[in-house]
Amino acid sequence: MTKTMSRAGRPRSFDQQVALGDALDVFWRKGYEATSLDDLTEATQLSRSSFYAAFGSKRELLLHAYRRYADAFYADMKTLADEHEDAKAALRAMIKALVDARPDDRGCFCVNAIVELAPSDPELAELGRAHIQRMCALLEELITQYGTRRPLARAQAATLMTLTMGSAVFRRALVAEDTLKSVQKQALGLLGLT
Amino acid sequence: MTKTMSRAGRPRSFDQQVALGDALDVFWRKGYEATSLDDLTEATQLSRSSFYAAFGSKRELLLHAYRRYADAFYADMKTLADEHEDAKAALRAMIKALVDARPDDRGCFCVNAIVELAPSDPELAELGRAHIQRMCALLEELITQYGTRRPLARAQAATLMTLTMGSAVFRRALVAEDTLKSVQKQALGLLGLT
DNA sequence: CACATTGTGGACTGAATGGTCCACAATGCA
DNA sequence: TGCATTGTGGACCATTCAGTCCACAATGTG
Repeated sequence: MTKTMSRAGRPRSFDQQVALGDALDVFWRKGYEATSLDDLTEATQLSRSSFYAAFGSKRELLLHAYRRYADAFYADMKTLADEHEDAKAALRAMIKALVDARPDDRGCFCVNAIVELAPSDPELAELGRAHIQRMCALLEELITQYGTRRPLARAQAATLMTLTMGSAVFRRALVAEDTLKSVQKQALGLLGLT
Repeated sequence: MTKTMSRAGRPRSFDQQVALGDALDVFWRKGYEATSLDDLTEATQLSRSSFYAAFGSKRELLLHAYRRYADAFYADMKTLADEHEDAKAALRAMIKALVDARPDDRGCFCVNAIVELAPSDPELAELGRAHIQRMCALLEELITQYGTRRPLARAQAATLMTLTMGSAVFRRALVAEDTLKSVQKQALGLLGLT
């Protein structure tokens, strides 16, 4: 159909992945609605035309950003799981990573996006559920690896995920860091990891 | 300073509390930024002038709504606590109420507001922390009433609160209801309430 | 060098935003 | 009844919004 020969044209003056990262950062801090196109073009250093050529629209960009964040998050956890031989050690490391995080008010990008947009954007809601489910599955698998039976492991994984998202809300409100630490300890106790 | 005599004037044609409730409902469903003044005047049936006379501004209205919701929430939990002689029974009822809720995508108004606005509105963030703290204190007190020692009770209360807020995120994304049920069971187990 | 092709700056647009203002309505009191 | 006072409808305002458009820039190819 399309001509395949003779492509040329002016080269891009920016790295799309870098720009996506910059945009993600703005959405993460300010939320979707509160982020204006001027915010985005300033953060990415793109002109409006380049911006729309690269990302289509504000909403599409958010979906790109969501996928990018969620995939990176999952990949990090999977790496953490693979690095440890012992499933218990892996879970300890993951709980530490999940609940620790940076003590700023950014929280978790997924949580922020879901809370702000899920009811009005079914596509994003679906991405959210998919991410939650795959995280739960990863946790569940790990938990079974040291003898916990399937239905209990599933419940524990869901609980761990719930704690993670709740902690993200706590962090968004800058609740005292000690509180998060004690929740973390309780999470370890719940799984029988002393 | 001000004249105290002779007040009269046209009477209000609406109930401020009802209007506040209607506005709260819109904020709850759509979030703050996505709610326009037209949305609010339509939901409350107020003209713009009455709206501003009654509530000052969109942001002030949100703060009113937040206080109203948080106070009602706390009052409900306290009632639930007082109704039961047995602290364990009270906690069981509270966990049921906290995690059950309606199976729609509204989530928890406090969680929604904190996640969307806390970083950009320190006053609301403070309201959020205060609400969390008083809820935790209530839970902690109940937990100590059947013999759990103070530092542990505090950690358990914080964990319960974290689970509650995480569940609200789950609900916002319409995660399967069974998942919430199993999290609820885990919460009971955590407190040793079989 | 000429041309096709792709990228870019920034002016521009119509719609929607939160908020103001004022003429008029409805009350109590003298 | 007339006046002071408070409430209300809705026109109006400046600003900001997401998105479009086009003249021009920068490349590869012939």
